[in-house]
Amino acid sequence: MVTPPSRHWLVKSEPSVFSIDDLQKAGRESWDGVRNYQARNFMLEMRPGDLVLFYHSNASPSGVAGIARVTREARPDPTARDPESPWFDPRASEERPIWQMVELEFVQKLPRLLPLGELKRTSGLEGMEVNRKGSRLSVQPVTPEEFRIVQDLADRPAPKEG
DNA sequence: GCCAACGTTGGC
DNA sequence: GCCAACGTTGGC
Repeated sequence: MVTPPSRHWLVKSEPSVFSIDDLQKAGRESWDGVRNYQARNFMLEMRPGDLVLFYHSNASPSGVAGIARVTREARPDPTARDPESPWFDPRASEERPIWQMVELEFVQKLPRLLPLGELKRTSGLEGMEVNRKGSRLSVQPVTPEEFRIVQDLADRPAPKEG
């Protein structure tokens, strides 16, 4: 399948580990520790300037919390070759680093967190990977239209239950 | 904390 | 190459 170059993405992070507030404080952050081939391959497609939805997973509620921007393209993830790192991978070498990381910078915290349940109920977002049951992909492409819809949603008050 | 869904590993 | 077992992710 041929996919057109994407310039919009979604990354997941557990806020108890690293939240949008942490990214704001840090300003920029190396997105290391990704240990999934599909996620790595998407990071290889990332380019500086690409916009990223910052998703809080394993949270209450989980959902899109903010926006980030890619500031550096993929390069070898040094934590893969650091025996002290929780993400150490003994198979990684200088010639064959296996794992990659990008760098992200804080852009904004959304006016309100957009819960997963609301994303699922929003027309136009049916195709989003994060909406699929059992989806575990931590780096995923998002279409420009989906990105825009999510941004617009955050500017509106939360819909009433029902 | 539970557990379904998933990706990876390894025996065969 | 198949697939069961395992460890992990992530919604709830």
